[in-house]
Amino acid sequence: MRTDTTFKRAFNDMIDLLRTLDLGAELPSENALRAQLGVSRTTVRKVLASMSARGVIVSEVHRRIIREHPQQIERYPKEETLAISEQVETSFMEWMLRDNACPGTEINEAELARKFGVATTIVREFLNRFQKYGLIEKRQNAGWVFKGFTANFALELFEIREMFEMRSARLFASLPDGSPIWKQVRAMRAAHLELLADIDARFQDFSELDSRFHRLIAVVAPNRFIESFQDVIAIIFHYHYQWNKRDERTRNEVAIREHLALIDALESRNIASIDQACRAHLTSARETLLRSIA
Amino acid sequence: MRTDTTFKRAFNDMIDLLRTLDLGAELPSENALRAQLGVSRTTVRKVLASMSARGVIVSEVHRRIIREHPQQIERYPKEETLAISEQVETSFMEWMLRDNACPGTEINEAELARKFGVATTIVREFLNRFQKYGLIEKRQNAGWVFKGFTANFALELFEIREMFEMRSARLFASLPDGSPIWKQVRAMRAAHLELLADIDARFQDFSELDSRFHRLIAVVAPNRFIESFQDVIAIIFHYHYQWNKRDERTRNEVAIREHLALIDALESRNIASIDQACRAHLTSARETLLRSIA
DNA sequence: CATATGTTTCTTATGTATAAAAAACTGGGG
DNA sequence: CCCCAGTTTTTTATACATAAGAAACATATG
Repeated sequence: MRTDTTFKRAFNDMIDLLRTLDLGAELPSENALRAQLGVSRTTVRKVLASMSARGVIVSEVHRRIIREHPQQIERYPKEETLAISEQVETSFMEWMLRDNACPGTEINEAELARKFGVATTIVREFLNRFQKYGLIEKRQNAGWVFKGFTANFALELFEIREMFEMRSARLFASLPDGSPIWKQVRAMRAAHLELLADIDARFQDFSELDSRFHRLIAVVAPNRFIESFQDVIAIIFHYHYQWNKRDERTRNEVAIREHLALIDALESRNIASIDQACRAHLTSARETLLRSIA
Repeated sequence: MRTDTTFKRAFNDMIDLLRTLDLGAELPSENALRAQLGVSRTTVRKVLASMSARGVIVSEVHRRIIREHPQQIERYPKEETLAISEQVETSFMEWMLRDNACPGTEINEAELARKFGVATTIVREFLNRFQKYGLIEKRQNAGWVFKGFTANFALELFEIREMFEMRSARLFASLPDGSPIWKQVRAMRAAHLELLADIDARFQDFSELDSRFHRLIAVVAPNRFIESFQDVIAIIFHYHYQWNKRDERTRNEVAIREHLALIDALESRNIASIDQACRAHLTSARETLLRSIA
């Protein structure tokens, strides 16, 4: 019943790993591979067995030799490496954002399960987790209601975001010189400059950098509720802008410049500059989102 | 498979409802009852059938007559009116707070299901929902980790709480005179004074009043994320203080006086007073919680 | 005896089943 | 026609089943 996505992901990762080793070399122990691939030894053994069966490696007593470098072609496709619960997330977001579901739409577990081709249990579990994003609401003994990806949603989201982010950004002013965070900030600036230099080709990489940047700011004073809220922001932006490409390049370039300004402000340790740069960026991000919703 | 807790709750409610009507009177229509009891007509009919079978009411064509007032004794016990998922919440909180689970404890879905005597599905669903309270964390393809009801948890909780509550409280300063919220504030003060007058007997009623008070403050400018966070606070306080009765009476009396001070400040519309009263209460509440954790 | 592999046991992810509850449909008065 | 009660259909809450994966245990080998 359970899908073997873990195995397939590990298998793909193992292909990459084998290509870094020489032909005829001896493979690391099962335990070492387990640590490297981040799965259990059970799965490692399954991958090794599969590699043996394909003749990629030769199993001798107490060691395994690489016989040939596996072909990229043999990788399992991306979809097959995603757990059903992850696929459901995508399906749901697609339903919501692409099909432009109306505020107030009733969500029917059974119907979604049929539409997505998965068991009701999975849909139910997904909806329960998804509840925290503030877009759906449960009604006792009945289904769920989709509250809508509306301007109001964006405003409420940004109100919290501003509180959280201003709070973290301000803390940089009193962050000691010796803090290792400053190094990360410098690396972050470099990453931004790099992306900016090649913006025409790589503007789609911004989404991930954005998320990393905002998480870095929050790291000065860890708070689980703030971190959890950043998941909300990340997922909303990730999916929304994935289906909404208008002005993508410009939008991202503007955001990068705002980030750079904020980094400068952080490094200046001047509260007023930090406040100003932070608020400027958040305001601009909010307006961009609002425009794209309207 | 599904339990009939909805029916039992509706049955109990119907007993209360029947006692407000005269013997020999005609019952409202099924539809009217449905609205009053907050359940589906299907359940109403089941309750009516059950009442008929017990001879409490007589079903004639197109109407039903009350034959006798049902005895309190016939009510279903409280436990049987709680959905399994609600019972699991209690069981889990009890495990966590009463058994004093250590930070880092691994939570095993299967084991909990056995311990609580419910299906794994239910435990899993509960844990997924409970995740948002920041006390547990999921590990891929493995179980959950209990992060501990620690001082750190309390501090992070109160950091957010302070941001949210100060934000709402301040908004009262610019709330127009005509706003219906002022009436609710006055009613809230009355409720506090009433409880204070009878504090020795009713100090246990504070928990619920506390939650209502803080929700009222947030209502000035609704934000779904703030509301959701109030669920976190409510559930944590509800269960924590349910198993931790030290100084309960004093603690609650102090809080009531702080609430009253805050109400005065809100009505004064003076930002500085509001800030001060709000912060004073939150600080005191935080210290109380911290003391009870240590 | 420490580490690696082979084996067994337990847990999680996901599907299916079903009673309870909700919702939709239907025919009949007022 | 609108509301009401009877009936049928659909959905939800919960239990259970099972393959995949993790963890624990056992054995072997240097």
